[in-house]
Amino acid sequence: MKDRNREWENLNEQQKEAVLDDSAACIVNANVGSGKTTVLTAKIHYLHSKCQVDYADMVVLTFTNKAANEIRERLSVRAQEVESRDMRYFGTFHSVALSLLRNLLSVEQLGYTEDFQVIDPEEEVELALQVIREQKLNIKYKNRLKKRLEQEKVSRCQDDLALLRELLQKEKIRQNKMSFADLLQTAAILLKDISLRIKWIIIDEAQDCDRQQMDFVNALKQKDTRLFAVGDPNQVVYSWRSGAWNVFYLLKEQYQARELSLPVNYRSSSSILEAAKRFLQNGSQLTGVRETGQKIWLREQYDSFQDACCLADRIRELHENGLPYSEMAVFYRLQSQSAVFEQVFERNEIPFEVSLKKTIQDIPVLNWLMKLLRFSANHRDLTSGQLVLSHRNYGAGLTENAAGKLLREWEAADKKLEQGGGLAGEDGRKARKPEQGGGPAGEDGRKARKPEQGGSPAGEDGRNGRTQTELLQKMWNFQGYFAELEPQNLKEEELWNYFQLDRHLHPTSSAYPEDKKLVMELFGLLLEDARTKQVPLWEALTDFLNSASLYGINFLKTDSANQSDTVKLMTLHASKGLEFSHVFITGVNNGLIPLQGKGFEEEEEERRLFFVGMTRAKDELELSYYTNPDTIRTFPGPSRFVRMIPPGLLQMDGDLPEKQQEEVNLKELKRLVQEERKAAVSEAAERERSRAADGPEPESEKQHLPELKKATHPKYGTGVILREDELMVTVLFEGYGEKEFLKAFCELQ
DNA sequence: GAAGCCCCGTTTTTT
DNA sequence: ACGGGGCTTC
Repeated sequence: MKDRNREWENLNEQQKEAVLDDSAACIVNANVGSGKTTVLTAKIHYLHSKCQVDYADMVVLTFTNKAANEIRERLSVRAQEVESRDMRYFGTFHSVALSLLRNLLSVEQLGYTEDFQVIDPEEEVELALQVIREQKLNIKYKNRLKKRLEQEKVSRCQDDLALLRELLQKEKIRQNKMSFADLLQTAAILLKDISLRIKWIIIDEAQDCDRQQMDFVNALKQKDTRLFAVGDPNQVVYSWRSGAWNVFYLLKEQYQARELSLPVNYRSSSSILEAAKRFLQNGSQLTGVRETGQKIWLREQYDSFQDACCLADRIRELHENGLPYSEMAVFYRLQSQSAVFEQVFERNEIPFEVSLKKTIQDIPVLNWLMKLLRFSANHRDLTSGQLVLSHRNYGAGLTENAAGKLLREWEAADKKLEQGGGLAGEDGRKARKPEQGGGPAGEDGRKARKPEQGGSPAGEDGRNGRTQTELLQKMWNFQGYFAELEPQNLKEEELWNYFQLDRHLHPTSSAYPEDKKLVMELFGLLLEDARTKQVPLWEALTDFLNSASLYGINFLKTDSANQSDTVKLMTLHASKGLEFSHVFITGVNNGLIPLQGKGFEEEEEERRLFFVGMTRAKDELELSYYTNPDTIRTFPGPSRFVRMIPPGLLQMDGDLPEKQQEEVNLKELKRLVQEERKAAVSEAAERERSRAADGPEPESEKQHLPELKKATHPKYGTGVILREDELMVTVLFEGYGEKEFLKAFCELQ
């Protein structure tokens, strides 16, 4: 047992130092592939088994659920005695905040009740739009409302944005809802009042922390709490989400943190690592331990279609040589670039998986259904209720205003009823419980009441009137109806029938079979959730809705489950944190990689992004660029990033897909060379003229022009030097065009 | 209300 | 480079 618990002794020196570090605050600069998660889990394990720190006295914060799960899993493997309830404060910033708010903090102080709902950003925008409509606020640029609300600074533009912020905050409290930001903020506020005896705070991917997250950490931290953060400033690729700021610097300043680093990369071959190093920012120390490996393949392609065809062949070839599909990945800059690869791979029968953020919100029927459930779970959630009733496909044919009015009437009637005591519950048809439910039927007046229908003006709407109020009534009575039902006896069909979904999902429409399937699947997940947790459906629903916001719902599970050995297609951003034996980065053209940007800072982020992409590769990396790009704002030819890679590390004489293609390219190359020559001649003439006019020209230009220096390259033959500085030489070769060389690397004469 | 001008976003995405 | 939206001007 003891021996198994001393695993940290197998780490390298720097890793060990980080694990054993006992400073009040420590920040570890963990380079790419240097065993960041290993150190993190080893540290947690060390603290527990060697320093007798309970897991419950540690807060371990990650950005994604995936990362949190990985840490938890690795710990369970290391130490069998760990139970998940010990790790109650292991999770994303938001999930830890949520569990604190649910279990320890008194949210009542801020006007919430303890069963508050978590809403995702889209729902928050919907809520904001509703407030704007109802309060008749003057808000400009509604299409960018989300971004405008996020921004902390006061807008220059003259509208009611500040007022909206205020009213939105009040409305969220009224409806008992917290946005993601509210989770962190309210937790930070309420933490000030209590004394949580947290001994260690451990942060993963600290470079991605934003203001709110740092405030939350600050609120968690007490005088004797130790802070251990791990991150890599060279992997900042999401700075556009928060204001770009240096967390490392901030942590050092604020807590006088000790700074350590993990410089050894265990992942990539040294060719790949050497090339990637050119994209490091501040001369970070990064060393490899692996063999040289293959050179980086650089391929010229006519366009993305040619590229996809070529990759399909290449992937098949690699697979035939024994490399599993799952060890290969194709990266691109934009989501829209995936389409060509999907089509071509499909046709070539190459199994693949595209990583895309498909959520239930993208499926209209489920989006509607979730709102229906939200309102059923929380009658104060007028926004959801309104959208359910006024939905143009599945709704009850009400306008937004009419729905809002109706809901407010029900709410008012409800309040009256609450004061006057329950006189409802006797309406068997609408609020009865199923036979096998057993419990004392319908008498839970407080929950299953029904306001009197007579006074409702919406009822005048004849034919639709009944449907409207029936759907509303179903949502309203849901809690009472299902309150004490054990989920074991429940079937998806009962939920379907309860809400009379046949009526709302239009059995005659072509989408109906698919819609019904999806709805049943979602009900299935909800019931399964309730069954595993062994709680009544009612209780399970609130949890289910919150975790749907915070963790998403795995709907595409079935798609990926039937094939596990697949090539992964994803954006460079999505590749962060992953590794593959063989990586293809496509569309390495100016305008795409780096993406057409404005400022210098944005280009630095693009450089880090490319760095992240390259360093995903363990053994082989292949880059491709287009001569006739089909993406907008993309320039033909290799990206300037390609030129930052030492030519000695590149394998360029790629096999062009077809001979014909080769001829086209040669022709084009010749034309380009000729044009360049013409331009050079006319430029020379221009300078000659201006020199004659302005007198003697500066020294540098004089050297440059009269006679072009020549250079000889073992492969390209003899050419003329066009440009030269202390680092690079640009030479024009007959038949090859312009080539740039790093002086230190090339064998030029 | 049409015409012209200015500003901004366009891309990446987790919770 | 282009389009949407807001604002000013006539």
